[in-house]
Amino acid sequence: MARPRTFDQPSVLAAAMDQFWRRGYEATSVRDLASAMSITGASLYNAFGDKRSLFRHCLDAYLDTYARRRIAELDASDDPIRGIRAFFDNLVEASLKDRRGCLLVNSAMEVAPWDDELAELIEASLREIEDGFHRGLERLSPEPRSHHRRDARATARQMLSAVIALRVLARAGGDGDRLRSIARSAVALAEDYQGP
Amino acid sequence: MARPRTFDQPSVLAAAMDQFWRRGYEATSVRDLASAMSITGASLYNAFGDKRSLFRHCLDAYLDTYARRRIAELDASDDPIRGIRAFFDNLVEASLKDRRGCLLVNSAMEVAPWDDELAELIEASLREIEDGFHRGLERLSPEPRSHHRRDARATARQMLSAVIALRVLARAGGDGDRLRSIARSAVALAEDYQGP
DNA sequence: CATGTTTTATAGCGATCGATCTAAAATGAA
DNA sequence: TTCATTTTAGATCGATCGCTATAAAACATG
Repeated sequence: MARPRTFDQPSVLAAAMDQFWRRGYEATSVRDLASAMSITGASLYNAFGDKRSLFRHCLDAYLDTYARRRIAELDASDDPIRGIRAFFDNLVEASLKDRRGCLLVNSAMEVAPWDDELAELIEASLREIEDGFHRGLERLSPEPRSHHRRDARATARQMLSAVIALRVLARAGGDGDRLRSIARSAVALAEDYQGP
Repeated sequence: MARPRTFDQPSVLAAAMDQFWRRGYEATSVRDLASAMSITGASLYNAFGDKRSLFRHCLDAYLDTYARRRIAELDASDDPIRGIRAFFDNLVEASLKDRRGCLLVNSAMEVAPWDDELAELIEASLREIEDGFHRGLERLSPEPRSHHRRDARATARQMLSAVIALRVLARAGGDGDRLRSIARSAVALAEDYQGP
């Protein structure tokens, strides 16, 4: 019917994601993107639309590849405490090895304030993370203990706070001590929630 | 001796700070800045140097005007718990009223990865906040209780995490419920540190 | 008032921005 | 093979980027 593409869509999308992830939206030019993707500007516009549309594709791919996969692993874990510990251990390890931070959090800062549609997607994704923690905590205490001060929603939000702070500090070059300390405290929140 | 300036340096600097604060470094053009400051581009370069230098002036002014002032209020508070509660109450109120977030946290995300000198300033400022919380916590327990699990440094870092997350979520448009919940948990950390 | 110095306003520098046009190259269907 | 369709490559669009050269305007000093 027509000439087929010579590039692999997922792999060039991964290259674009890496650029946005490292440099942010504004600081990444279409020429940077095309160069990193090893395609021409015309091919870029033909396959992905304009710059914002390409960014949207990248953010969607990021959420599927990274964020939702980690939440799914948390849900799949037999022991929620172990799952939460693995979540934060992996997060610290990844954050120290790779200083780009988290594309979702980066976008929450740079893109969300002036793009309502992406802001909704970002808010929903942050909510997915919070809810993932919440589900894990609920599995720890099937019976509500109303007399106690423990609050699954508030604890889940504290854990979301830890994730965000870890990602911000990692991108800003924070040292491993601080990152590990924050992660340890987040895990301790879940352990304390489970009970003494 | 020579022609004096027709503009007030602190007030035009505040106007520039507002631009960087709302839109970020890359998305703010020198023309945007000059327009917001109500001066010409030539005057801007003559008084503040290039764009990066102006940004540095803005960040310095921000730290003096906002960040350090809040830490000083914390130190000046007779009751550290009250001081910490006031700190977070003010932070939530300001974050809901003004969705720009925090110029320090914004810069930690956008600028620190590419500017080693500013990264050091940002890291030191985050450390000042953490240390401010740490001093408050230490005042709560002059005697070290080594047998207990309480850790002033780890708790201060949790509170710094809450500040960062509050600012990120506020900029991303998070709802007041979540922000207040995170602030309440941060204050509860200090109360729990003080003891039952 | 005349002089020296700095700030102002304007115009414009080369470079790069996001985006698009043209035309050649490459394919499947007829 | 011929044709219709799509993707390539390269050039280039007008707009804007950070920044600066130029010269008139505005002051303090002698």
